[in-house]
Amino acid sequence: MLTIQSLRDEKERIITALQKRHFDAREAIEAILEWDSDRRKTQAALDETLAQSNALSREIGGLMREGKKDEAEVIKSKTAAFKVQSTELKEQMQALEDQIHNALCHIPNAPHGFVTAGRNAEDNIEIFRSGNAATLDHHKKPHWEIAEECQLIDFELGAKVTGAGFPFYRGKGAKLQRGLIRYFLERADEGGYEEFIPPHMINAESGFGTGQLPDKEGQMYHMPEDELYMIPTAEVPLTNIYRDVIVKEADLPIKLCGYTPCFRREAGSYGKDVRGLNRLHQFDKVEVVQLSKPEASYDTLDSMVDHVKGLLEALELPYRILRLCGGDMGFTAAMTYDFEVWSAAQERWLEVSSVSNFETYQAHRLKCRYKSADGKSHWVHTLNGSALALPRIVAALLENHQDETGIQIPEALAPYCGFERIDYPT
RNA sequence: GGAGAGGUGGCCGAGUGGCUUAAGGCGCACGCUUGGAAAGCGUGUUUACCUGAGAGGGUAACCCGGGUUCGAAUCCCGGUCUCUCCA
Repeated sequence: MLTIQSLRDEKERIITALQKRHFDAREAIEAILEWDSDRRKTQAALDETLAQSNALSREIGGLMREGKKDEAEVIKSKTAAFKVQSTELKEQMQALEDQIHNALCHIPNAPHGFVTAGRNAEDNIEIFRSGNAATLDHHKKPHWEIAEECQLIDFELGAKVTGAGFPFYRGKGAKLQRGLIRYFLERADEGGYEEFIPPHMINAESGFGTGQLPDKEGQMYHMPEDELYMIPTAEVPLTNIYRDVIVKEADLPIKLCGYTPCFRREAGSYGKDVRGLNRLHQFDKVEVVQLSKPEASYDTLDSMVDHVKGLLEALELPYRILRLCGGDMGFTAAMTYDFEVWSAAQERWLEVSSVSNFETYQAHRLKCRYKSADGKSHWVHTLNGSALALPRIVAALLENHQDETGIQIPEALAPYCGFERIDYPT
């Protein structure tokens, strides 16, 4: 979330930036600043009351030690008024702090200066398109047909055992899945990202830290018995490693990666877009996360974009990169690049990666700082990106690399799968 | 699931309800000492907020949350985590 300090210092800039999201923050921010000024006055009064009350207590302590019980009793009688006063002030403080905190939680991150003011996905800016345009003539099977014919993925079996959106992968389909995960992890390893296998469930504190709670509560599977949530992305456990941590400046940038299944309720998604692998409740993803110094974080973002680019190049998939407009960006991001692969059979773009810089927005919620040489602490910048999300990559591989007799696995990937082709049944 | 023990600063570790934000040690930083190093000596070494031009001053925090008390690291209740034993 945004800090009070930043609202005090650059109120107008933040209001203007938030307008790119079509989020009118003026009223909320002015209210917050008002409450904050009350809060400071209240704290000054409270501190003063407690100081006086502490002084009396010390005096009583001294008298008791000297055995002057009667004098102590006299002073004791004076403390009651301070106690009443401090209790009241504490309640006021708490109320103001809660009010401020709640209001701050509902203000999204201020977009970076380069982000444009569009309203939705149509206003995103294409900043790159790969050269390898896919051409498919009469062999144009969508991936769900291929997956069924070749017995790679069984959607119906998943629907029986669990529900729609929880497919089984089998045979070469499962091996392709495993190969991709390993391939992505090896590339991340080469890129200097330390691999983690994190828990697949998280507590509410972690959900708050990365910004899934309270705003996107409905998107996560929740187990109220244990107050745990299924992770919607490895971003949550990986980034929360650094919750309540002060890192050493020399340790930055910190680079983490991890493969996890991701669980999303996808409430309200129906129809054509959810066919096959296009939208699932459980899917696999390799995620990369970085903690960076503020001055370096946009270079870091570029390097993460390059990393994802390298993966898509190696998989020989036609893709484009979009810089999201204000209206299409996630709540917590300051800048986001989406990667989309072209599905020749479906004739549409499929989002396979989202790479974002959150600047200090998550760091504030996480309380993650670093200490510089002069001993001062500063908020880190957090970033993350999918590298990559599997289902749509699988869809694009099956659809774009199909020919008369089957699917050709890209050269870079084949060693990880253990086969070079998936042949159609004869 | 049951029984017990425990959670104190970067780390180890002491702590009798008041003189304890916290002894002592280690580590770290700076200085002195030295030809140089080690040892030794000295000084410093948490975080957040409020206040102040600054020096500084104030408040809070000893796993978390409540409570008792003029006053809680210390006493009481609840939670949580770790360890040991049992199932």
